[in-house]
This record gives sequence, structure tokens and C-alpha cells, in this order.
Amino acid sequence: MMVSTKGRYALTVMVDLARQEGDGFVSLADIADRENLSMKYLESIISILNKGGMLQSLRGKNGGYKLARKPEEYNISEILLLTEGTLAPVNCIMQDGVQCEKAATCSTLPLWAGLDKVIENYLSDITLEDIIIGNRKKMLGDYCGTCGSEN
Amino acid sequence: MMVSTKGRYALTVMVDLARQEGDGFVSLADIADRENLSMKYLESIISILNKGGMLQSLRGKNGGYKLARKPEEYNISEILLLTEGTLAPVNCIMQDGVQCEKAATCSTLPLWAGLDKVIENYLSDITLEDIIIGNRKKMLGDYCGTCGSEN
DNA sequence: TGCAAATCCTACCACCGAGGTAGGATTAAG
DNA sequence: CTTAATCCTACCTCGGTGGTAGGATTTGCA
Repeated sequence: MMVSTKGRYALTVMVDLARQEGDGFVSLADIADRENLSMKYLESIISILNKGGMLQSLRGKNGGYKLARKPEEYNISEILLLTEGTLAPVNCIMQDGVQCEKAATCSTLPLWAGLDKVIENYLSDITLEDIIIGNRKKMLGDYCGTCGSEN
Repeated sequence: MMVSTKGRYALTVMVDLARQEGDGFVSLADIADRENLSMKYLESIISILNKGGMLQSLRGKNGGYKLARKPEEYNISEILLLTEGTLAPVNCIMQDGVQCEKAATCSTLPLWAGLDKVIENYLSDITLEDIIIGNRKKMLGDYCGTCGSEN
């Protein structure tokens, strides 16, 4: 499993907040209730999002969270990268360049590097807005990174 | 991490065997020595490959393993799927159709399903032969599942 | 002024899979 | 009948996942 509940719930929270856009600050209790998730666990996850600059927060009564930018300005890759730490499919691939000592002669490395690239390309092309409007063409359609998407 | 050492080593073993094609049965000790991996651990991994019909084995002296088919007849997806059990990037995606009870109303499901598809498409298009000959174009080139690859 | 509602912060914990190791039983060549 | 190989079962350690607990702090409002 590449993406744990942490990343999945983080995305769920972001999508929920994107849906409430314009309603001011939304409390975590509301989000947890709507999404039927543990508020305590969500607390630790939303803290990462907040510290990572993804959100604006307001403490005290009537406080809560809201998106720092517009939904179309978030891509899924950055949300998952922040919460998961890495999206690399294998631990011999690091985000800041490869560091395995056998890298120079490893015949399987290009495969893993290519897989990493494919995943990154896919996730960085999809925004929160795409998820809200249900842009199934982009998500489920025949994905093609470089050619014009006419299907 | 989507692919553990089990899957990675399995692929390493398959590539090693593909390189020794035509040399008859190759002992696990030889493979472990060449790849500098624990023979004992490799034993449990190669057992999965063998039971899954990926290999032919011969017990006793001068025994060992060899590929059951030609290198170009294995795609990477089936090797990893056999050893890892699943390649799904999240645990709400199962190989035999989705089973999460919220699936019908889940707005993030198409994203995960699409990611799963992109990964599967990439890995099932690459063969053992591609790895041996170092087909970097296919592995690292701008991947495009549906259009002709002219880059 | 004080209560209530909210974020923020630090600990803690159980469980399970990853990544092996150990030791022997079985098979087959010579 | 020895040796070299696969095959099989059991076991172990460690760290990450997926939370929970309890309180400190901040702010709005009556």
C-alpha cells in the first residue's frame, strides 16, 4: 500500500473543505462528523496540512479551518507528499535523487524510476477541483501524459 | 512504499534467471551470491515464484531453477502481483473490484481507481526482456498508454 | 468576567507486516 | 552413500500504522 489512511484522510479533509469554500472557517468536529472519521485522529492529520501551509486556521470559539488557496490551485501530489512524506513506490527511490549505492549498475532501477514518474505525473495533474466536479475523464480516462487528451 | 523487498527481490531473481537463460538449471546459491542477497530469504521468495508457475525447478544435486517461459513473455505486473499479493496504491481498492461500502458515494474513489489503472498499465507493458536490454525509452520515456510511442 | 467552543500540543499504546533467521526433511546425481 | 540442492515449518525483532488520552491555550459571546 503506497498511500496510508493518513494521506487518504488528508485528501478527504481537503475535499470536504473545498466543498465548504466561502462558508468561512469550518470546525474539525463538523468535518469529522460529515466524513464519519475519528476527530482525534483527524486532528493530527489536519495539523500537518496546516503547518504545511495548505490551510488557514482560527483558534477559539467559531474557529476552524479553511483552504489557503482555491481548490483548482491544489494538486493531489502535493497534498499526499506532505502527509505521506514520500510517494516513491520502492524505498530505493528517493524524492531528492537516487541514493542506493548500487544505482549505477542496477538494471531494475529504470523501471522503478519510471513507475515513480508515472505516479507523480498522474497525481500532479489532478486538482481538488477535479475531484469535486467529478472529472472522471481525467481520473479514469486513458491517461496520456504528453499527447493532447481528446478521449 | 508500494513494493516491498519481497517484490523487488523477486524481480531481481527473475532478471537474473533471464540473463542465465539457456544455461539449464541455476542454483539459488549462485543467484544469491551474484545478487548479494540472503539465500535464506530468497528461498521463501523463489518458492512463491515457483508455486505460481513462473519457474521450473529441479531438486537434488545439480538442481536449481529456470524460467518457465521466455523473458519477453513475462510482464512485470504479474511478477509483482504474485509476490506482493496486490499492487493497489490504497486499501480501498481491491483487484477483484472495489469493496468499500462507501464506494457508491465516495468522491475520491475515481482518483484511486485511476491511479491503480495507471500503475497497472505501466507495469503490464514492460517485460523481463525490456529490463535486460535496458529499454529506457519504455521505462523512463514519456509514458503514454494509448497513443503510438514515437518519442 | 466567565463559560463554552474551538485549535494546539505531547504522550502513549496495540497490533501487524516487513524482513529476515534457523533447522531440518526430502530428493537426486555421481 | 555422500553431497548438493530444493522444500517446508517455525520463529523472531523492529518500526510504522492507526489510532487514543488528556490537557493547555485561544477566542467569541452573554
